[in-house]
Amino acid sequence: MSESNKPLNFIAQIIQQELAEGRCTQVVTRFPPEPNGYLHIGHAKSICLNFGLAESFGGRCNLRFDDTNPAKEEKEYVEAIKRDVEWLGYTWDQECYASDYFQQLYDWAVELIKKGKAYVDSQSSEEMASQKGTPTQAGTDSPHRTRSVEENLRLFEDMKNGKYKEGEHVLRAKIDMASPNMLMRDPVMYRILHRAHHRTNTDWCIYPLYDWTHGESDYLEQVSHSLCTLEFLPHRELYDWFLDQLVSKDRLRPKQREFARRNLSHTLVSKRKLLQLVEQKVVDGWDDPRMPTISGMRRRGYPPKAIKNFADAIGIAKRDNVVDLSLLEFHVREQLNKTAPRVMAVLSPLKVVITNYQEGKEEWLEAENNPEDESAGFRKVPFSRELYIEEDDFREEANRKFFRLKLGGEVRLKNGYIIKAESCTKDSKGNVLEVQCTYDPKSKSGSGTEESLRKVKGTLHWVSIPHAFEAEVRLYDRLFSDPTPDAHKDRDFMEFINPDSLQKITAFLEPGLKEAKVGEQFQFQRMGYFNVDTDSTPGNPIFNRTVGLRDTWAKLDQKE
RNA sequence: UGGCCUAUGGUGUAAUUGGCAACACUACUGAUUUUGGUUCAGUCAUUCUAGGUUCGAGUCCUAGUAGGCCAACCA
Repeated sequence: MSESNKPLNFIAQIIQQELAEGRCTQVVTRFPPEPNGYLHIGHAKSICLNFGLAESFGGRCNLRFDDTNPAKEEKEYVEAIKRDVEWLGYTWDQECYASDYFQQLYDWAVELIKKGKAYVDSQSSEEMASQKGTPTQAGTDSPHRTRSVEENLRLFEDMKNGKYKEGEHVLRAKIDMASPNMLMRDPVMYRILHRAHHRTNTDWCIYPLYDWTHGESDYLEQVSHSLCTLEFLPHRELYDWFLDQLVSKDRLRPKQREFARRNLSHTLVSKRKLLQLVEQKVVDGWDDPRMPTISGMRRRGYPPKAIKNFADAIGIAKRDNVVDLSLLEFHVREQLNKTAPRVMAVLSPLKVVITNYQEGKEEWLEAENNPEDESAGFRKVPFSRELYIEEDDFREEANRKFFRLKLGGEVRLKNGYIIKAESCTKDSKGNVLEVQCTYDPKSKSGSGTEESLRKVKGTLHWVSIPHAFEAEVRLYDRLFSDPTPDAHKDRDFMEFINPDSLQKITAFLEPGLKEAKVGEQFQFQRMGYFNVDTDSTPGNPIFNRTVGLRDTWAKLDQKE
């Protein structure tokens, strides 16, 4: 691969070293989502990391659903997650479910009880919390901590057999109520939950908790490197303690490694807050193109390769970070620039009449589909006496920096002729309604004449009015105006919602676009990249702005 | 206040493990351009602070400072 000489991130370095030292012979990773919601850009990073690492070391990566909480999980999410991972272009080795290990986990728990390493506690969660102590103060032992093995076994079995109500008992690991690590103060391993599970239905009424599931699942799947975000770092001690109780020396012992979660500017990723946006109809649903969900980015038109390259570019480390959205947008443009056919679309029309162009005449001009890709070929676009150009592309008068059309000035119509603005008509408020131009018949693009080779500073896109095709275009912008909308202590993230994050307009497009199919992507020249939204119907495409083009003029203009 | 983690341009990561601080994005110049796009060339750093070790420190030592994480029968 061309990336072989790229410096390794710290996790890849660890893997390389452990491979060399023989701790493991093959790299096995896993992507372990809980099926309780939709995947977002943060998950995408984790997917790229886990699958990417396995790929580059010739190993494999499992997709594992961490489904130990039936109160929150649904099959619908399992399907959505699989769709998103596939869309990113990854193929998992095994499709696993923590729920497949419930029996094994139960058996191991019984063993722990027999070894005196776990006990049934019968206090309320409030009582247990009050005994937990604080980070600076040791906890106190539960009165049930000294129950006999026999009593614990009987109670645990009765828990499993549904003899108790929720909250009556829990199974706890017997570790150390004075540990400086709060997680080691006799953590709960099982709770009673009389709930149907999306896969095991009512087979179980006790469910294992995260800590008593994750490492064990890793062990059962013989995962060599269990990667997670930094907030799980304190869990590592417990992860190892549980494994200590059950690993056999001849099998691979998984290791947990932590990396810092990536924060993307101008967005947030908290499930609760995203849900709020959906419920309060700030957005159109979980796959709204403004959402940071994978399904939202897909609908927005972000290519999977762009997301992968982005994930790769931001790297991996252990410090707090906020990655600028513009880096993601750069990778989106980088992909689309190579692949998206160029077309002409006028988003905000201004009528131009070419007074010396014969009335009723039409010409079909040759237009290049993609200057970045010769194999993309050419197409024909209709030209006539009456055209639309972009409102912003005309000013009655302007300084030298304005390369576009102004009275007495010349400009080239892309793929067409050089025109000169002679006059304009305005309404009573002074708004320009129409621009009258003359054209140079000899300046036709590609004709090879001296006039056609003449340089004019500006080139405008345009659409022939009689041929134009009207379509709905949705102009999306960032959802939040603040780089870190949910990092303000005294201000709610809802205050930072960008009121202009969506603008629906009717645009005028070259006629060929009428046949555009859902998912197809285009560059509207000088405007941005657009894709056909899933709301479209045949013959009535709706276009989403995926991302604008870099616009140095907009910046220049703003400074004035 | 206990334990743990972290600190390198505006942003995100590198630095052959003690040897000229590099890459990408952003921003700004300029060139090219029938997209103010693309492409090309260039500009932007007292490596958190203060001491110390060393011929030599982003890297090692000491003391600070700042930020983050940890007390769910969530994951």
